Amino acid sequence: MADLPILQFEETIMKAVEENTVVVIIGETGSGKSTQLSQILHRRGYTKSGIVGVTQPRRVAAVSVARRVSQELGVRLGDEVGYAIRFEDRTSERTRIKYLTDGVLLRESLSNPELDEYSVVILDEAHERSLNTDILLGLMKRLVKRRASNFKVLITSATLDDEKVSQFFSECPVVRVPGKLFPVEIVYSHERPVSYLESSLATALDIHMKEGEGDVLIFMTGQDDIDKLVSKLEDRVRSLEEGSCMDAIILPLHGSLQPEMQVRVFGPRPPNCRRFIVATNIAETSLTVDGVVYVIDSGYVKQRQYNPSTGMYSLDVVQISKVQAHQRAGRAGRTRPGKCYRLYPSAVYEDEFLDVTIPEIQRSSLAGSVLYLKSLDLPDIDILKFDFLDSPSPESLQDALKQLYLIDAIDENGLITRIGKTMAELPLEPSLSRTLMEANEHGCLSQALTVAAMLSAETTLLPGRSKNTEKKRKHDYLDLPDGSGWGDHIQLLQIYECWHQTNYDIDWCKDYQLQVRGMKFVKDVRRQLSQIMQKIAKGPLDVQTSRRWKESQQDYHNLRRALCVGYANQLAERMVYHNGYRTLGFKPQVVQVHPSSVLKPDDEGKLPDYVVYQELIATSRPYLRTVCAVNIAWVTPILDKVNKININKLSGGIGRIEEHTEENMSDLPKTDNVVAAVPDDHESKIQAARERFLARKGKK
DNA sequence: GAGCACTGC
Repeated sequence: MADLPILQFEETIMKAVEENTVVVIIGETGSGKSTQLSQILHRRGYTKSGIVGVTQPRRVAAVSVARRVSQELGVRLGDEVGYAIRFEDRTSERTRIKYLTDGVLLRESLSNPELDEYSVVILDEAHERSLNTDILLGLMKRLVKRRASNFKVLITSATLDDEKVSQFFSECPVVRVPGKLFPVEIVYSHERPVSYLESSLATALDIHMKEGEGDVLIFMTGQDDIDKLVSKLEDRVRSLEEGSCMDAIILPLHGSLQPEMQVRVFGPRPPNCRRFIVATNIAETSLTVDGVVYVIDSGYVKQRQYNPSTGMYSLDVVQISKVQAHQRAGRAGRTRPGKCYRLYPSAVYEDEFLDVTIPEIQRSSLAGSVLYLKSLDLPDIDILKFDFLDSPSPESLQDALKQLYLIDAIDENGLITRIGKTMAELPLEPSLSRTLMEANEHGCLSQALTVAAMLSAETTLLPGRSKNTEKKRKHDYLDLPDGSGWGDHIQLLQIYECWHQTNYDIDWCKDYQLQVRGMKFVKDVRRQLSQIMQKIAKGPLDVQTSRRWKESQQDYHNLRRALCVGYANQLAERMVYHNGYRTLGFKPQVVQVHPSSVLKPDDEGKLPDYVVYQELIATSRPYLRTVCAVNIAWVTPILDKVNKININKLSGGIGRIEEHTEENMSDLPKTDNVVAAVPDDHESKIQAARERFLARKGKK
């Protein structure tokens, strides 16, 4: 601890903090910023007037850093040093240093917008630019003006991005702290690879034959490629084994792996052995593998992005940014000098890579964030003019306003309604919050709570793809409830009610190949949502889980109607002659129900005329994922409302944009309007690169 | 009849 670089900069940092309200700290990996900044401030008396809060983008980081700081200070975790993450608040009245996820701090500022109890807020890992961090950056900018006398903000960022952050906070000072990384030699390819999978394989084998001890970390874009490379490596390494003096272990590493499998990567390595870890970008930030000396960087990442004109998400393989390339290379220099093999020429890196990753706020639907900001009810806040470090496009903001209007969260003038105010209290996306409120009015809250909780964890519930699981399963999927013909939301409800009937039996989950961790998470979420609903709704509520879905032939009429009200912005109408659907409310898209849906055609071979959907996502084709049949009688009033939308009025009469031309109606994400309004060399370079990227996408 | 990168309240 004593040799952490940041401690040599204590005086510099404290001078900057004393003379300024906001300070940017640039600290590379190993500088000790996450554990030491809070302790320095503590030593210098900043915890006397309030709490020093440190935000982290991830839960595990908040917990592990808090634990280490409490050890270093020799106090019990939860006393002077504590943490707060969802479902777990380990703080007390004595807590002076508090680690928390940025999502938790946003929740706190909902009930206490001035954040009175904090004397300092440190936004750690701000360069990752998570949606929540970006919202917090905007809120902090406003807050430091109001609480200038007794409030400090520290922001940690990466080297390539610090000037912009400093400019955002009125040219606040930047303190640079060196990291403790070892030098990493960068090796570029001479030309672009024909197949980055084959290039990764060749490079990995080359390292194994020619280089000294040390593990190899290979960045791939997805599970399919990981599996392919793992099996190819196993074949090839075995045939090489006689020529090599080292054994090889090949390990996949991605988010869909059970945590127990992920842990294998972190165990002790057998002697005279080299591990190949084939990973997604989970290994970029979330997980750190010790012993890595060689990194193979394909230069690509799979990224999710949102198109506000169609309401559609897509998952695309895109080039990484320079910041990401730097981060990946850094993974090779943690324990000793390393090497990073970039499977692309240096000219490609220089000319094509964006300097920084496009922030999440420019790649997501903003309905939830806009509702959150509106609910803060700050007198001087105007959403379309909210001061973001990087503004979302006007289209994206207007899309959010339109969605919120359709579900009654804001009125026709863009002002938050009482319904909207209550919705914002719920840690759910607006569609589900609205569904809960409607369900509460119509006596089906307990069912809606279950659906909302199941959807909060849906991706981690169903079994991961694996060839061996088929045989082990005692029951077929047919034994699981099937949604009684109404669709996936109803199926999720029925599954949970079955589990409830078994008194939450873990073995039942295992028999049905439902992920135990996921189901437990659902139970936690459901409990949390019930508590919040009981607090914010007046009078007693029925939140008990029903035990008898099987005995009654119910049609879930009220629940489906509540879903229709909540998902008024995610409606689709079946085409007349086939089972394709046309989305309503957005620029119409022809889409299919995802094959994984339980919704099946009736005796006449037809799907329901109208459905609401949880997600519209383009993978190989555009699909509706997680759908529920609804009645036309519920849809008609919504369509009337859609037709009457006056976006100009919704935006408060400002930020009006010109009518769309044919050209503007393309399917490509539009993120450049705001950027174009701020002529600036750095920005225009980003925009140019983005346009190249979009042009490439357009071709395929 | 196809498949999903990663987080978080």
